[in-house]
Amino acid sequence: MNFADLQVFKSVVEEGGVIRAASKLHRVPSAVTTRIKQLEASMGVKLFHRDKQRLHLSPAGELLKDYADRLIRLSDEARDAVSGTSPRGTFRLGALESTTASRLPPVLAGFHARYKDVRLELVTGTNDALLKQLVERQLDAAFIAEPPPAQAFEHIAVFTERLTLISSLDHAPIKRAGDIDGDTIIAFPEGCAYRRVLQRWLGRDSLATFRVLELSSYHAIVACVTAGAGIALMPESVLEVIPQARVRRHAIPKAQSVITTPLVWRRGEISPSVLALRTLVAALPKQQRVA
Amino acid sequence: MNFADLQVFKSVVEEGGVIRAASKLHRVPSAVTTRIKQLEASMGVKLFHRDKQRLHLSPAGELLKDYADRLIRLSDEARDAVSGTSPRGTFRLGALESTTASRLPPVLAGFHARYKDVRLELVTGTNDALLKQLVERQLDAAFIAEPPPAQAFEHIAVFTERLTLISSLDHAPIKRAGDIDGDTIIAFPEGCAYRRVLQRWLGRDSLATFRVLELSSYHAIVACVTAGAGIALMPESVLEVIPQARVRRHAIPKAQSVITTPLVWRRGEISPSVLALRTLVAALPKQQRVA
DNA sequence: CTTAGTTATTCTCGTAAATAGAATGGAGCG
DNA sequence: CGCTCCATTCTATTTACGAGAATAACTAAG
Repeated sequence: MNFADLQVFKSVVEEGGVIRAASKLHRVPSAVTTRIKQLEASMGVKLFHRDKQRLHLSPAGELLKDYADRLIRLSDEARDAVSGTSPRGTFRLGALESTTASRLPPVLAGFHARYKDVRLELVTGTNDALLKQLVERQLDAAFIAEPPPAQAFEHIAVFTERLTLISSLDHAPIKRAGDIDGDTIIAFPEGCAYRRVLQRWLGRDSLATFRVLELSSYHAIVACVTAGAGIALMPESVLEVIPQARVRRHAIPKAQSVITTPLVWRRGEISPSVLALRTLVAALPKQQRVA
Repeated sequence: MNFADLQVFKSVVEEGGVIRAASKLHRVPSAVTTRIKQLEASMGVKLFHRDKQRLHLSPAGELLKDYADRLIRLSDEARDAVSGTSPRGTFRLGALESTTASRLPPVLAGFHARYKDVRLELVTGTNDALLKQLVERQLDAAFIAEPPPAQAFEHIAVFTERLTLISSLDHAPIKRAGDIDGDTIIAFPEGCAYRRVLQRWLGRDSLATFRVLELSSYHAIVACVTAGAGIALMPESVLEVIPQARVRRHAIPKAQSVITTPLVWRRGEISPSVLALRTLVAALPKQQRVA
């Protein structure tokens, strides 16, 4: 059984004869007969009764007619779905915890409203973890913290973040790296790009000489900083969505503090969903893109 | 797009590679590659991303995988349905008014209970009308009143009817054809086999010299006979299902009065439904088959 | 009754499509 | 570096398909 045979069979039934079906299909009658005979042989059932040089649908033929219609309709639908460029299916998107908390909600709401045939799966993780999942094809795209290696990825800059150092309200002003001597560093686990920014500002290869408290939630970090447990570096946009944060902010130089959040995907594998998201975020007004 | 291509595609996805798919399908890897490439070309979309000599499903491929599964499942279902011999679909059955009234109800109930996938359409009509519809394939089978022409039909005897002449209760006994002189004949319209039986008993080619009242319902005929409007010939089994009938019965010779009702179908075109019905009625207990 | 016009089918033949088999070129591993 | 595994390309052979002519069976009109 194949679609060509079913199409021929369907035409014979609908046109009511081999010759009419043949002319409709731009075939010669003998070709149509051969196709029907082969279909009958492959099914092991006579699809038509031959009587006085006329064809009449047999009960088995009537049954097959229904299935032929359904199969042809479904295959057309498959064609449309697959060759169509409008987003559908599952879209696996990765994002940093910070981006998820501050920037993403309105973007995802807009995407979801516009592309109802897409099932959106959002995965949060650190910069490095997301990149790893991207290469392993567990993600279609991700919002991360640094421009990725150009040979394997493509990206567009989307958000601009301003990182700021925060401490408890009663902490002394912090101007230089030396001012935080003795403080505990509160940060995301290894793999977080913001943590590397902090290392660079401190002029260190690692945070080994500091006491470090690793937390996986900005709410937890802010709560600990407020309580005087230590200091942390985070995007100001995140602080804005935690209104209960009662912390003191300490500016660090723009060279380190200004970060762009790119949307990243595997080179040459941009899917309709990613394309749609890219278009959508590129059209975002400035106040939704920079702090 | 055809089923072979979809099957190959499905195997590549499920087996996770061209070589494994090829060995499963008893094909050579190059054949599989060619098939996939052609499928991609016909769809106008890349189904896989090629990366480091490995294949990974693209979003379009994931979509097609779903459709391929559904299409293959549906085609298997079609195969089962069509090549299967258990009754399904529509079963168009014809029967005489008399058979429908007296014998058929329990038979049809049994058939319906047993073959739930069959939509039963019952058409009533005279012997000749049913035979005509059978020839024209508007019916799959029919219960009629006479054995049909053997070159075009097959049949089995199912019911045995005893025809009886009925009149009003105050009518004089009827022994011979001569006794009904002056009475109106009440009968079904032309085409009814019972009417021809009456003609034979009367020894006539037609009923032209009698006054004839043509009715299309046994209830109407019985009512008119009861009222003394005339006499009629009908199966005793029909009288039994009209308990309110207050008529006098007059026996006629068995040679004319005993009628067998065959189930008839077109020669060589017995469908699963007809086969099932034939088996069912052949197994009927005697009291449901003879008066 | 014959003839012209249907119908589906069978047959042969050339072409198009699919497969097999060998060869090629990366990529990963010890 | 050699070995293995992978997908792919190329070419020859086999297979499948459709065209076209011829046939057989039937219908309707002259």
